[in-house]
Amino acid sequence: MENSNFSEKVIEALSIDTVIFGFEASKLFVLLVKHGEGKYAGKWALPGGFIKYNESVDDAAYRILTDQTAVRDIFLEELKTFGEVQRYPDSRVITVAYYALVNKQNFELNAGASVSDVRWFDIHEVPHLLFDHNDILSYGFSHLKHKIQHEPIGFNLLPRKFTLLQIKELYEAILEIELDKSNFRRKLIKMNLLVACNEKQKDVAHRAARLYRFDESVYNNLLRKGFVFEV
Amino acid sequence: MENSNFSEKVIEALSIDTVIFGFEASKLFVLLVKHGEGKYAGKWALPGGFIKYNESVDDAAYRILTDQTAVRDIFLEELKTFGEVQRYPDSRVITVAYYALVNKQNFELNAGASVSDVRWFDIHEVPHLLFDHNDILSYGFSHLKHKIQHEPIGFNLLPRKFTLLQIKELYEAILEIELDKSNFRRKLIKMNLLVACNEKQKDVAHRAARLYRFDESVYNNLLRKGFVFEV
DNA sequence: GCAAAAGTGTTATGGATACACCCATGA
DNA sequence: TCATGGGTGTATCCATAACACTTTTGC
Repeated sequence: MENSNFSEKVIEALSIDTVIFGFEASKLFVLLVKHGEGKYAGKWALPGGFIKYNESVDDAAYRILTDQTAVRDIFLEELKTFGEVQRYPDSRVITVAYYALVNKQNFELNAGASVSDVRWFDIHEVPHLLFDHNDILSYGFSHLKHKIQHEPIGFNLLPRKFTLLQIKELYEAILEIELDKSNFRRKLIKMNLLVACNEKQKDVAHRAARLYRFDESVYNNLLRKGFVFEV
Repeated sequence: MENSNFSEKVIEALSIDTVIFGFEASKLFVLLVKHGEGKYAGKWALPGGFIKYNESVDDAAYRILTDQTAVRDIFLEELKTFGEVQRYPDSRVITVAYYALVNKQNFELNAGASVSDVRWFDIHEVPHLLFDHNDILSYGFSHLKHKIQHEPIGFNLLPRKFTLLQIKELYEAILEIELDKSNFRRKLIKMNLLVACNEKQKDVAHRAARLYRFDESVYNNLLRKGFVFEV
């Protein structure tokens, strides 16, 4: 029993929770799971679980998220570690929170391991969550507001090809402010960060907008020249 | 033995390491300890240790730092959690790294618990450290470079009263760039963040400069009005 | 008087802001 | 032809950067 099961043994005092943001129709969403087993069955929470001895903390975060929600192949980044003594009522558990930004439409959700439901919630309509998960989510939202202004991470929330107005609406939803259309356009265009696709919107009841995409290699080139993304 | 010792029991899979930055004579330093016991005796490392069951992770960071170095009453902030499987060779240990900025002259160092030496090292003359501590330090230095430009945390590295030139030299040391004297002066003055003391430098072989201090409440007032610190 | 740092002034440039306006398209 | 959003033009203002200059002090 010993060595053979070592790889499945988890570190009991340490868990992972993930804050996954999505965006659609000018609104920001967060991914939540409903516990399907144990004393917390029926309660909503952030996707999360325990770390195995033979996987890195980063790897555990991906595994847990995919197992519970079917969301996969995204970029997860550490948010913060939450270590208050009483944060988990049953025993001493410290949690490492991760966050990610995804394009909501790309994922087919599926309630997996010990989860009875998975759903996107409007960021302004989140129910009471288990443990300190509402605090973790708030922290993640603040972090996102800050980070989106200094790094071009917002594009992960959009389809691969998007219009300038979509980006503007994304920033307005996250920062909870209003932006000037023409000034915002110009600022983005002048960065030389976005690549114009030779394509326009289709089936819209107004003049079709040009589509752009974010290109990682263009960004890296700019970075090498000392470019600093600022909105 | 059981309940009575519960409070002293540590979480084995989780440790803490601290990156403490100091500043003096236009140079940036980091605080290191030499292990005094066990198989790593004689090796330099970041101050660090294990978390007890009845203390928060934040509290553990303060306790460990003070026990090992005598540095106390400072503001520690989480840096990042390092969770690679092989980062600690003897067993699986995930570490939560913290960092802080202090005024080097304010502290009398003292090698405490299981430590044979404590010393400030010039950031550019750091020896090979135990485990992944050089990586943690590098990460901390990058983080500091970034953060110091968006939040007024650099003042923690200076004496309570300081000159504008001292701040300039602090930024030059951390960012590893050169700044224009008069433009930097003007920028800081125009923020209305610094409080001018009615006092000047003494015993200097040149015109004595006016002394300023950073006032937390002034900063909070500015924040409420929408002020954003940017250097 | 000289060295060294304090502190002021000036000008060119370019980005930020506000807002008026025209364009293209489907209903 | 109207509503909707796409997209351009422009005048004002203000921050930045480069750099020349004057002031104060100890030696």
